[in-house]
Amino acid sequence: MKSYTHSAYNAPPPGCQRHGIEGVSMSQEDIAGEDGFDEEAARASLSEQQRIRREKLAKLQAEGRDPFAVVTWNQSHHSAEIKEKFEELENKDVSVAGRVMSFRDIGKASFIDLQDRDGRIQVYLNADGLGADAYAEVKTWDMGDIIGVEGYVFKTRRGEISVHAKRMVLLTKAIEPLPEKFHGLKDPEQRYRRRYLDLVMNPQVMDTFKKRTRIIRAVREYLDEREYIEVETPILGTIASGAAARPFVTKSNALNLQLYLRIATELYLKRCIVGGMERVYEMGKDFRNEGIDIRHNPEFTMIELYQAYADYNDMMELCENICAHAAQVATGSTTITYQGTELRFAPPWRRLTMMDAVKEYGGIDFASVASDEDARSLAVEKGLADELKKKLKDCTKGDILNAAFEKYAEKELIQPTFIIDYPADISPLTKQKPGDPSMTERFEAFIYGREIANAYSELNDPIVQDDRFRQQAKERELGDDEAYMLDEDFVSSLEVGMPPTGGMGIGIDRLIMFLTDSYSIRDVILYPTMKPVN
RNA sequence: GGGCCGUUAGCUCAGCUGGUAGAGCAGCAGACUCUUAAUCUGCGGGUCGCAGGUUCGAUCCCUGCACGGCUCACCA
Repeated sequence: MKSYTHSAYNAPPPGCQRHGIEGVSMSQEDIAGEDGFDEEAARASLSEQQRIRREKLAKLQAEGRDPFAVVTWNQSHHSAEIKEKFEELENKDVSVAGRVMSFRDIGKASFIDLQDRDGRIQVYLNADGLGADAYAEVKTWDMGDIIGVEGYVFKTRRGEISVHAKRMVLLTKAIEPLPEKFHGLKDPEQRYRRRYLDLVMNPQVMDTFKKRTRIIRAVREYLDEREYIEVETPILGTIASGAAARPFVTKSNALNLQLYLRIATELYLKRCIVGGMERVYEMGKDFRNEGIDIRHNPEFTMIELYQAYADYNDMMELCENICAHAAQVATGSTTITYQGTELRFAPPWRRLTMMDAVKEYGGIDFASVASDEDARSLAVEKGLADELKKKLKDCTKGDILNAAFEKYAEKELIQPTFIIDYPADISPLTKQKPGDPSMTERFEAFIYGREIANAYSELNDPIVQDDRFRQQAKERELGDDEAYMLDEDFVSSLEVGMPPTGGMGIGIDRLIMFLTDSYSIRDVILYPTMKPVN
């Protein structure tokens, strides 16, 4: 036998040699040295509790009762259902399964808290119900083990709905002890790295991820009912465009080609509109090679949708309706509480222009700023220079308006609010406003000071689009490595003709954060990006 | 990337001007046939994140590193 661990998992029949070459004898040392395993060392590295559980398992296996050999269990009911339908089920037999979360021995009777998908159900067991041998056997099981229980439903003297066990089967042995039953698993690092333990120990976490699924389904249903077609577009491509962000770089061996992970789905979805799909959406992961914090994970879920013959006003309506619908589905109300603040999702949301927002929250009236020159003087006067991504001399009025918005207004937008009419300089894929080519038909939705959606009347003039891309190329040269990459094929598609179109992106993780009252984006992503331990 | 903080038993956490560690839960042994953070008695369990340094002596002081949390910058 090779190692303690292996022997405990899978004891070979006596006399069966699993390793070593026929006719060649190998000493224990050779075998241990060969693959770096040493039985004594392996045993010594285990905690007392790990060792005891492995020994219990080995004993079962030696007796031919390997719990890992069990294949199925008929689960007639879940915990929540038994509690909900108690009147109907009282004294009826049920069959449940789940993880042992708590053991309470009271002399010759015991209580087990069994946890399944929906919660916990108490199991009452004694020698009268199970037989003396079986009862003694169950007492050797451990917290964390997964078991099946058959018995009848009853209510204890204290009023706890329980299953009175007639038959119990060990379905899976946990050879690792669970975290502490009352405090649970608290260490954030362990919670994210070992999410399975987080899910087992913290019911709130299970609830959040169930809600996540419901929210995503609600958004899809909302769009499917309105005849949107759901599509899938490439994640790998030679151009990462459609947003201002730094991409992840990877490489195709077959093509001997540098590829990027997508940062947005925009340009492919608009090609679908060119192709005549009329209403299209994609919900999926985008990847942005940027900072990681409480609101940003390098891979995150975004929905982008495009609707032909519509504009950004239609997108505003759609945005508030989708969010309100999702809130209703997730929480039962369109008014939610996020980190102690009441947020009202019911439409209509407040709408104000970026310029009005800067006037209201920053006291600066950009309507009276005539030129880029004047704007730059204003930026110096108001100390906005630090907010700018480029050197001041390269900044336009639009850049400075946006900087002022981000500095003064953004954090004030607590209730859901649409900020409309963005500067053309920072919106290269957006149609200009009729009568004011410096501004575009674009909005961003803000909730709790955070951007949650971004939408426009899509630019469909191929010649203007080409110019805008070339302007972005210049921005790149000026040091903005987040400027949009030129996608010539996309421009070609516009030459074929894209109908007037409204488009929108909604940050799904952020929406879910609000609707589950989660402080960090890592609390709504099952496996957030983490550095490896070593 | 910068700043601040953290890393001690399986888990949650204490640990005093530096003298190689404690509690609760969990585990083991025992008592108890309606408990539910059950209770009661007893007993085990530690590479104090890693590597150096100072010191007679380091969980504690210093330096470096790793991982994490918060925060600022960037971003959605």
